[in-house]
Amino acid sequence: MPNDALTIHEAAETTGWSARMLRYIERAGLVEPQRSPSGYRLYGPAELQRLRTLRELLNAHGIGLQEVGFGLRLRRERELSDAVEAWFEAEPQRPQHVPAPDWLRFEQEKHSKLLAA
Amino acid sequence: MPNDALTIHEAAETTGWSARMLRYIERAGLVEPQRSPSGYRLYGPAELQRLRTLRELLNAHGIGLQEVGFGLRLRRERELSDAVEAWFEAEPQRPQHVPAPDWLRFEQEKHSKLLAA
DNA sequence: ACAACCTTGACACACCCGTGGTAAGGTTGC
DNA sequence: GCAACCTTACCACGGGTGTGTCAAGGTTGT
Repeated sequence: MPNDALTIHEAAETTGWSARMLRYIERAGLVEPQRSPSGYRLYGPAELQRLRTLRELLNAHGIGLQEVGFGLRLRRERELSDAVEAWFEAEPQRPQHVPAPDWLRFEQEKHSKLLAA
Repeated sequence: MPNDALTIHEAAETTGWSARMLRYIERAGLVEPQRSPSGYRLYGPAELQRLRTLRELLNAHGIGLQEVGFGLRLRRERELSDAVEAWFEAEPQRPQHVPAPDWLRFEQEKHSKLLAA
């Protein structure tokens, strides 16, 4: 068993995630640890750091794993990012006053509720 | 009442969305029609085209309104897109074989279920 | 003034997300 | 060989998403 790699429960303890969530995060393609010959997950220093910064990323901007997963798709599927970009590019660009960005709260309030718990 | 602008039910009929969904899409900040002096939504040609291409965007890539809404946040909140980008940039870049992108199906299958209905 | 629109707000419902748990079975260390 | 890990695969459950519908009230055209 390699020395500088932690098992899932050890990694869970030092990162603050639960073992359950580490498997979920892996399934979402966000942090994929290597495996031992028998299939055990092995979290190295790089993965541990990534898990900690992931937690900060979510908290700092009120987003969820799903959003980061979508960011991953955007960066790996050129066709998708082009299509999304093209749709926004065609935005009516109405130079309206835009008094207060109300839709911002709409996108964020769901996660702020989660954080409150 | 302006001539080249449709009311919400007319817009719904020509775009295939329901009136309910047009309000929902507006709340998400994706297509925001102008308003008549009395508060009625007025959908011009630009908004109608945007609604149609939005439908295509969702169907073509198996994404939802939430994902497009996140794309909107990414393009409007520089701090957010920088943070997400930075997180991905630190990716372990393990030049592993990567046989088949299995996580791709994970992100898409939820929406493909929706499409099947 | 009345019918036929529009508005916001609320209730409802199925399904997905984030999370925990548990069961059945393979690995590892002593 | 047994305790203590690990694996995948399920069930559960509160809250969010995407959608419909309904109520109460304002606008508009005739």
